[in-house]
Amino acid sequence: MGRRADHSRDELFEMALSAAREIAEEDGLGGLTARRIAAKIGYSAGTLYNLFDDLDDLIVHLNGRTLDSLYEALATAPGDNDPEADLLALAQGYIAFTRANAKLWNLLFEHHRPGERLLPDWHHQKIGRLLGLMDECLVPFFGPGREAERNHTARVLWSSLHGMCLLQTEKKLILDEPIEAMATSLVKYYLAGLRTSTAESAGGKT
Amino acid sequence: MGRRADHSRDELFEMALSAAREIAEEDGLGGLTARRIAAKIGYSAGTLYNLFDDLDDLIVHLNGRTLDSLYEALATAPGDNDPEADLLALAQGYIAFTRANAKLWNLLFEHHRPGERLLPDWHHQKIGRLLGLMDECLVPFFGPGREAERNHTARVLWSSLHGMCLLQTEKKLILDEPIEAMATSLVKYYLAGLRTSTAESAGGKT
DNA sequence: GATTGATTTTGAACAACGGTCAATATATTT
DNA sequence: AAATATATTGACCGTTGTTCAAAATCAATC
Repeated sequence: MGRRADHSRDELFEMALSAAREIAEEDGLGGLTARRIAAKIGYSAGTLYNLFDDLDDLIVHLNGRTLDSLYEALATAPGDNDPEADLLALAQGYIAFTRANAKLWNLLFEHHRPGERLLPDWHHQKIGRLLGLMDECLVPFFGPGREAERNHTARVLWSSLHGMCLLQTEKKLILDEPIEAMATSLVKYYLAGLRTSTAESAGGKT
Repeated sequence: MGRRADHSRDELFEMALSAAREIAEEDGLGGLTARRIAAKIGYSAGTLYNLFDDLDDLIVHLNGRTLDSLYEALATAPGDNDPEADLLALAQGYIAFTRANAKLWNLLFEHHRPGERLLPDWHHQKIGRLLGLMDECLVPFFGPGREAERNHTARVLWSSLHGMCLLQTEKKLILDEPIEAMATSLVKYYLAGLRTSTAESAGGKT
């Protein structure tokens, strides 16, 4: 067979990612084979290899799309300048996304590039952008000049929330309690502890 | 070739797990192939299949050993009946283990059984035993009759700690801060928030 | 010691995998 | 119309997990 004019290169790129997404939503990482993706878009496996470096590259791109979806789902939330309320809403939104897109979200962490290869920069930026959402919520909590503490708090909360969602979807730890309640508890009491500490160091013995 | 008398069935079982552990420590999940494990113990691949159901089963057993190691590493810690100090020590011990055994610990979560198969009961029990260590630290914090709150707190802390370690070893989120500090912050302020809330509901307006 | 029966062990075989590439068929330019 | 560039493929390679009949050995019996 030779050249076709059915689809442009960009169209093929999107078609492949779309097919891969549908397969991943059904069967997870295990179902994502080159031949199956290719068959789903009506091309042969070889065609995928002049769109992507290899199958890992395709999956990294698919994961990028998932991160974009997650960002869109969370960035549209209102935010009323109350750190605790905003963080709670963000956490619930994050949990809701991982529930609604369990297989795709799992793929973000189930997939590992062989041989210690690092992820591309744009991938880390997409994650950083998500972390930034949490950071923004904390702006009113920490005044100016306390950016380091704010970033630290965002990272702690983000990592913790991440752990809850992972243990949930991977079913590695039996949690007989909905993670929504756990996340609420985390945000509420961790912030309360921070407030106490801040108040003490400000109003107490300096 | 036929039957040999070199090793008993139990010896072979241990040899296979030991070989698999060494391979996993070097090359992670990707290096764990049936033929490679078999070659390392001087047998053919087929022999592994009358020791284990399949390769997934072998890895689940290997993961069980890793959970045992982790438990031994954490259970030997002293514990001086001060919840915050004990929890901090436990968290640091956990982090130290994941650092020292990064590849093996990763295998616990990198590996997924195909087709929604659940993990065996004994596996969940090994995890529950670890969670129990955290629970025990909290006994003095919550008095009797507050077991539900205690379990809840242990789960929140465990999940959160888990998330930090995962993001660290998987390098999915660039953390420009050692997770030891993040874990310390988590334990310290989350507990402080709990204390405040408890004190308020006890001493304040009922 | 010889014979029988139960167990291990193996190498060959299978289907499916990721990935490569020369051959080919079409699009595009000259 | 001829020449050139590009996209697509099917055959192919090595490797994977897994199965299984054949063969070799151990254990028990006569």
